[in-house]
Amino acid sequence: MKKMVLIDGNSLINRAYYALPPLNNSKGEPVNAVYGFTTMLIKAIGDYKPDYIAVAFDMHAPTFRHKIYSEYKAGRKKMPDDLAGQLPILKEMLRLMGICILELETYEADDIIGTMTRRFPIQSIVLTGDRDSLQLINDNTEVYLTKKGLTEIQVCTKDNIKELFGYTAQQVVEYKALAGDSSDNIPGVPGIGEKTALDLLSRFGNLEGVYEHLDELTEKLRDKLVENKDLALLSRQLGTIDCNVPISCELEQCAYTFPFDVTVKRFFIDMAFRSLYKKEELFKSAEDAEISDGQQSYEFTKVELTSMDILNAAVPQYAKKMAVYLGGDILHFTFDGKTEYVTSSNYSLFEPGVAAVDAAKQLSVFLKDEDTQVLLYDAKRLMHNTVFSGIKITLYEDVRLMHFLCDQQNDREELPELLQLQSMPEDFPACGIWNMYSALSERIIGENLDRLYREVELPLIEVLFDMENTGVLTDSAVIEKLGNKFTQETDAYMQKIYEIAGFKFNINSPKQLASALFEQLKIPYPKKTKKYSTGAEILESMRGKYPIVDYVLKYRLVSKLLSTYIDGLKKLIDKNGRVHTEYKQMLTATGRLSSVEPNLQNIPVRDQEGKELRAIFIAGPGKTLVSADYSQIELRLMAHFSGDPSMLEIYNNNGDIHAMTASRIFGVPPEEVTSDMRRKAKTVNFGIIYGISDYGLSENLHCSPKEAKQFIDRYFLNFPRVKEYMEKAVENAKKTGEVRTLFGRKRKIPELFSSNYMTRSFGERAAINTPLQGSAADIIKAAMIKVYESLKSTGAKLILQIHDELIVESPDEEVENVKKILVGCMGNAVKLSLPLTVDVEQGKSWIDC
DNA sequence: GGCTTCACG
DNA sequence: ACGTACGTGAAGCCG
Repeated sequence: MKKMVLIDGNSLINRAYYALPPLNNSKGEPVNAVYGFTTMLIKAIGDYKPDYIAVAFDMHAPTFRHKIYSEYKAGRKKMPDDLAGQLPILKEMLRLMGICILELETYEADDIIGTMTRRFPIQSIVLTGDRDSLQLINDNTEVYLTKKGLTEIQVCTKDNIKELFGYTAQQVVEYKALAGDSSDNIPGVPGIGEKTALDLLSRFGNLEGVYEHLDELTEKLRDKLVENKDLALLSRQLGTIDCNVPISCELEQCAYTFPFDVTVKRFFIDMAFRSLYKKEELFKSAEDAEISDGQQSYEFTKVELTSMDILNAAVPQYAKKMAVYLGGDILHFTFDGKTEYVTSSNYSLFEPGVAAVDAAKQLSVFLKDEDTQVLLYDAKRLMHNTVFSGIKITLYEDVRLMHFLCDQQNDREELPELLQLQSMPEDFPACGIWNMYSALSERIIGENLDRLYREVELPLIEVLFDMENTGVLTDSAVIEKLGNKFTQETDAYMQKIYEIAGFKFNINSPKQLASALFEQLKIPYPKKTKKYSTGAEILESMRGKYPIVDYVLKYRLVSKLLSTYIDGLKKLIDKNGRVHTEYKQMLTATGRLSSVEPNLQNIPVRDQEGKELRAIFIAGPGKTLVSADYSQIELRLMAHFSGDPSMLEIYNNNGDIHAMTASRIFGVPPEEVTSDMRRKAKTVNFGIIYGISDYGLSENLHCSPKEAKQFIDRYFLNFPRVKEYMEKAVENAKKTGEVRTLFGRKRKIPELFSSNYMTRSFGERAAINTPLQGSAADIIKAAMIKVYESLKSTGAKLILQIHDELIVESPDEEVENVKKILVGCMGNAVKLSLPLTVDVEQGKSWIDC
């Protein structure tokens, strides 16, 4: 039998809207709901392979049923603006997909859907989030309700509806007559809820049945029913879907084409639906597309070079500007943005040999020419890939970096995808860079990002390249020793756990662990009704009461150290015993760096056992590690930005900020501050940086939100300018939709405009935190550039950056000099209204620092 | 690939 | 009534 999927457009787009965080298309318009709807639609097409699809939308206006209806519905929540704006976008997409849109003035989507299910002798699947539609279920009609997530579906048929909800399809309206439906503003009979309604229906079948047997009911219930009979009848009428609306639609109008046309792909690209436009199987193949498309004439030309001499000949004598792009192992050049020269793959730069070295030499001629402006896309990557050849890239622009500074969100793409997004041909990457450049330079200047780009981010590339290239020396004996120790300990703890439990299971599986602890071993779960979690927070609270929990915690700790920091690290050590992390410069929302493969920014330090791992990282022979870190840089920035006199005074007198904060919020003289008071004050100070909330603070302090709120109130009473600053920061962010750091780095925060409280609050905290975290990142980056320059004469090398800390590998005899350089460069990186304190340490290994 | 857990600043 | 502190990365499980 043929199948038709009928979709309640309003209901589904609503679900999608609330299920997803804000997402914007390339123009910055919100499209999260359209995206969610589309994933559901594509899943439905894939799962049910329907012959027909129609999407129905509400069109309100007062008529009979709806006149009454709208009076009740008037009280319903209005659609948020950022959702309403997505409806036309959704409809445009459906038109491109050739999917039938059904709308009829004065009718709601479910009336149209009801009518369609009764009109054709085929199987209908109603896809909606609205339980109202359950009344449509019959032999030919099933209702698929969206559940929690986006793709989870509850299939409701005439065989299982009673089991699932306690009433039959016919009884849906009877149920509503009695119990009402708050989400639809259907009143029902006051005082009758789910339980009573289901009970009455199971005994008497429907409303008429109930009223015929009033004598069998308790007096109270009978009174309610008698008194509100009109309301019950009205409610039933309100809840009844009209299956006979005058919609003109024949079956064949609901046919659609799948795979989709290329125009749909283009639409997905415009909408930045990355995961969708990458799925080739969703679209007609290229040949089919070409036929329907026709217009395929680029104004670009490609010239393949079989020898570098030809390139030499082809280059204009006075090239002012060139763009270079490395794609795979092929180099692309352009000198005019229209003609692109490519090295052939057998002339690759990366097969060490005569041809490669030759090519590299030729290339370096252009790159060294100081009058030529060289546009690159990800310069650091190119530097790594050509390092063997001795090419020095000294004069360049990094278009990828420019793009990141203008627009963080979009930059996770590789260049070809990015070109697609900008409707440029993806197979002309060097021409793409060329053409992106002019717009980006204007934006960099127009958006006041020029100094950040020229003076910080661009020079930082070489610093990071050098750090990555140098790497960090590791001590294989220490790795071996710790590896053995941790292996032994994990085994021992594992045995112990199995012994106590009396059975084996996978301790690494949170699911199996929860089931073992809370079900099989019947350890009471210490939290109210939330689903089982086996996180350290929970287990820690049970420590000491159940021996097995202690062992699980120990096992977790040690197995983490083993798998992540020993086994994980081993794989990445080079033949000289060094590890070369990669610093991602274009990733974080705040401007921090991120370290990968291996991540050297999260090597343990907080507890003793993990800390030992730092003995792995050592200085070479005749060398010493010197580390320097900023003291509470983010909190100092808060003092600077807010100008709070109390906070500035503490720092200008070189005071212990946490103790002084404690003194103020607990109202005791500084000398009477206990260590516990100081600890609490420290937590409050962290909270300030994070954009404090009473709930968040209470979780961290293990106290009630009420108590936490008192701490916050006391804090703000003592540091009123901090409070003012936080409020201003959020207020300004809401005006512009973005926040800025000390050096002008910007972050867009669309979450500020969400109608969802949680999402919006997140945006507000981010608006407070980003200028602090981001300015700290700006400052240490500026310091790194100075340090890098100053170290050149010393033979010492910068090797690590851990957000507020720099580590240098220095010749023994240069240690004191290096310390001075670090303290000087870091301390004077910027001028603030308070000093930036830098602490230095030295040692043969990281643990000694 | 998403989720959980846990390591860091 | 809701359920969070900000910013990251890696490993392991599971569908």
